[in-house]
Amino acid sequence: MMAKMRAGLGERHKNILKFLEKFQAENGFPPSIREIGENTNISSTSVVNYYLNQLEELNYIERESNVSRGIRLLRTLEGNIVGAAQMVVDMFSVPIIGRIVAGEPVPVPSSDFNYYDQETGIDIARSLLPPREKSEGLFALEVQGDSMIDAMVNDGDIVVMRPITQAENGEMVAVWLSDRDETTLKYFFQEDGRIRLQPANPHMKPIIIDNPSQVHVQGKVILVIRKMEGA
Amino acid sequence: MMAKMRAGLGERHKNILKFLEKFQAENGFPPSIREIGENTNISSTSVVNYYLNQLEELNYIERESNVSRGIRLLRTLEGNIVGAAQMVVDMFSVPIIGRIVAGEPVPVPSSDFNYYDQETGIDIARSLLPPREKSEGLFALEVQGDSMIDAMVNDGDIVVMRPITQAENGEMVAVWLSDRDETTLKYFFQEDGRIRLQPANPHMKPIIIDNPSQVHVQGKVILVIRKMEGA
DNA sequence: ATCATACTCGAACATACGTTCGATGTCAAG
DNA sequence: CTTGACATCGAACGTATGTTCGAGTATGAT
Repeated sequence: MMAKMRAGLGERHKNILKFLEKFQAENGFPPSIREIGENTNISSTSVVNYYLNQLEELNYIERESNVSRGIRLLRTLEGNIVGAAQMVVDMFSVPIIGRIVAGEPVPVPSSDFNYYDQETGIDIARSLLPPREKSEGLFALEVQGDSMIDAMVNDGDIVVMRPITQAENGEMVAVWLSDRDETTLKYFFQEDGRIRLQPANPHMKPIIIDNPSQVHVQGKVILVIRKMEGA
Repeated sequence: MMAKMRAGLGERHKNILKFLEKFQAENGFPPSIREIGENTNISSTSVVNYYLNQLEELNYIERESNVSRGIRLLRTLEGNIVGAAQMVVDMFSVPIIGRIVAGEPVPVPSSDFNYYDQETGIDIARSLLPPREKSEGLFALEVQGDSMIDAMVNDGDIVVMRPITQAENGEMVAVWLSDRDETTLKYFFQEDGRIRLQPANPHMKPIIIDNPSQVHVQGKVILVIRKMEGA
């Protein structure tokens, strides 16, 4: 029979934990005690209960008394931490609708909602957004070329933005400068009739534009993500 | 029978959907019918059931018959699509264990794993990582100061890294240069006995170091995330 | 041998929870 | 005024599910 390894997790602990993960992932809700038993070769509900209590003691799960399927996963077997307020709604997908290049205007999502093209999207944890930010309406662009380096944005970076046409001071925005035929990412400041576009790189000088009508705000940058492709 | 094409969602549909989201996020499992009722001012369980069935018809949720809390969220109110199977495992939390500053060595996670300190973490969708990358063992640092601008990394940025001591060519790594007492983020290249550290900014010159023993690789950069705090 | 501890079982119990149904109220269409 | 689809309610019902308990089997320490 099995040794009594009081230290660490026994085979049954692991099996249960693994099943909890799997079931939750497949169904979106936790399994019942009996379902756990059936899938881990434990015949008695009380034994499952027994191990569940231990797992709670060991901080792998949390349980809600007298609540069906009231099990909350805290960590996976490998120790990955499942955010306290977790899953489902805390992640969403933002469509990558195009590229952002210095020489072209920023593509903006067409007015009516197209759910199309699920392939090209990027998953974001909501916790990455500022608290107030709605996830609705966001879109993402892939940066092409190194013309945005003064915005600390590199070729291949992904910028997540919200379409707006009116910026507030201090926001980083994508603007189209009609006199230069140029798209750029800058911090936006409006000061006594003029517009100051401040590069993210503090060593660079701002652009001052006297005629506000030449500045077309395309969107507000919410997030910049750079994936490193390990060689 | 045909499903009735309602123009949209009524107030109660929305309330229920919103509560489903909230409850699931807070508890890790779906609410019971009665709990839904209590929180959306619906006194009868049958009415809740009534709306739940409609929401299923409209493909907002899925239900499991005769299963307590057997509700699966398919889309949120905003239409965000919740991955059918996934969650839990498709998102994980990386602990932010410190700052990265030019003048100090990079803090590396202590040998034994400390799980605690749930407060300071950052949630990452696994899809953001390179396919092979394990999520285990990763840690994150917050960049302090603008000394990393030549790595296209700014004050406040968050870098997600994997602790390594041996880099491969082309990887972006955090290195401690013992001769300069300086931490820096660079692309790593080893070429005939020398080490070339290439800034991300293509306009900047590389650093060539003849004595490899002065280069202490601390970790490999996996991801850089910049949250824009909208003014 | 004796005892304590860890583990296992099955059964009984109480209730949390999904389901069903009859009754009532609205309101626009016929 | 009916009629019928929609919305709402409360109550009753059956069962899915968590909880408890008494008892049995190991294994190691005393």
